Amino acid sequence: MTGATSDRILDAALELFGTRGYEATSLDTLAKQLNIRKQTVLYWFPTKEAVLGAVIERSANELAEAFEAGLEGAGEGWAKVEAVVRAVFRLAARRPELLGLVREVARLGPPAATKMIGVLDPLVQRASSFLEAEMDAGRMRRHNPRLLLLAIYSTVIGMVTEVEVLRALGEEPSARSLVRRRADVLELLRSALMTEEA
Amino acid sequence: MTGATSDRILDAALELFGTRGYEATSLDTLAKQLNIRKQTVLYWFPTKEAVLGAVIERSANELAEAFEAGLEGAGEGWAKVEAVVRAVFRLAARRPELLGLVREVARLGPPAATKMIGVLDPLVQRASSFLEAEMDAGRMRRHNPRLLLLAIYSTVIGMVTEVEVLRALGEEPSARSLVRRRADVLELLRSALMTEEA
DNA sequence: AGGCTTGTCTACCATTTGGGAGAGATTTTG
DNA sequence: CAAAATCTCTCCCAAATGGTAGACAAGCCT
Repeated sequence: MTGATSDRILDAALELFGTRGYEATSLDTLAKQLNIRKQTVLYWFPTKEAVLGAVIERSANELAEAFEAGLEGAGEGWAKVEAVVRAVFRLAARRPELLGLVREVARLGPPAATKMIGVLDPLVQRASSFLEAEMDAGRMRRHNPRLLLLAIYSTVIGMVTEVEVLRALGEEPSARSLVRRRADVLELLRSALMTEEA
Repeated sequence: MTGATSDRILDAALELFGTRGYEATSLDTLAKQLNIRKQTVLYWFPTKEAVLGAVIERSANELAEAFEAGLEGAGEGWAKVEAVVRAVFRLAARRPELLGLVREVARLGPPAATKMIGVLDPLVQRASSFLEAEMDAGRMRRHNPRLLLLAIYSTVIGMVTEVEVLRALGEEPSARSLVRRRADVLELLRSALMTEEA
């Protein structure tokens, strides 16, 4: 049964890095959470940075899979956008730490961010050219596709991870409210993106 | 000439907290940046947390002023939205650390976030009821005003602070590109918010 | 002048940090 | 079975962390 421990380490690290942050999480804290010693962590991963790297790689792949799965049977045009957004919200409900990690890694910058971007870049490219094609076909309003993507990214990540801002807006971060937020985001996106043709 | 040193401390702290992050900035780093000793920092502020608190208070007020200034001569309806977005982008160009701090504080959560929200809450309320009034008057599409605000917040903060994501999208974070981003955000917001009546 | 206040400093301190060295137990392999 | 590999541990460490205590100089007040 190889890898059981290192997997548990990555699970815990994902959660801690994604919620408290990377610098704010010490190897001792991480180890204590698993009832093992710090040196066991350092046996499986040579440095703390290596732990982060492994967490990023696993998470980025899981994210990519979730996206692909969301696109699986999805139709065309708006249905595709909706499918992706739904996939992300589903992920946010089941594994909120994953989205938290994305937020954290974007903040940390290189080399961590570079690694995650490397895995997710193909998806970004696909999304970008999808949007462009839709615009060319006149099915979506014309916008700068890259910045549109950033807007969608920021909004969705915000809806899912900005706990404090949400609270300030009087939105309790519960599962039920997440569903409502999803509906609102879709509605908002729809009116931002789609031309009139239902 | 009272306060000169403590002001310099807050300036440096704002920049460091807003870019590297709070935990990643030690009192020694902060002091070294100013060519003073750590103890001088601790003379002006009893703890590191107190430095953060003071930075937040000053920054939140500055933010609030910038908003107010943006609203000064602004007209009604869409012109008002545009004025606020322009004000934020102007701020992002002149004092990028300020927006960085907002992002960081939202991540840190209470008590830091609570403090910043406390100062900015009146503005949020005003914005929220403004949007609601516009919707009631049929000048804007009906959306959940709170989540609409969060979407705008996330998007603008993202456009301004998500350096790595921007880079991944092939957008170099320069002054010129910031102007272009502003134009794109406005265009995007306009089509998301406004009903057809231009 | 002489005492108080203000501001910056040096000298420490306890704790925590990420990590090194290697012992000891268990499992795998020849 | 013995040797080697695998895994987790204890013991240690140098550097960095936030913070305390108090020396020392400069200015202010009477």
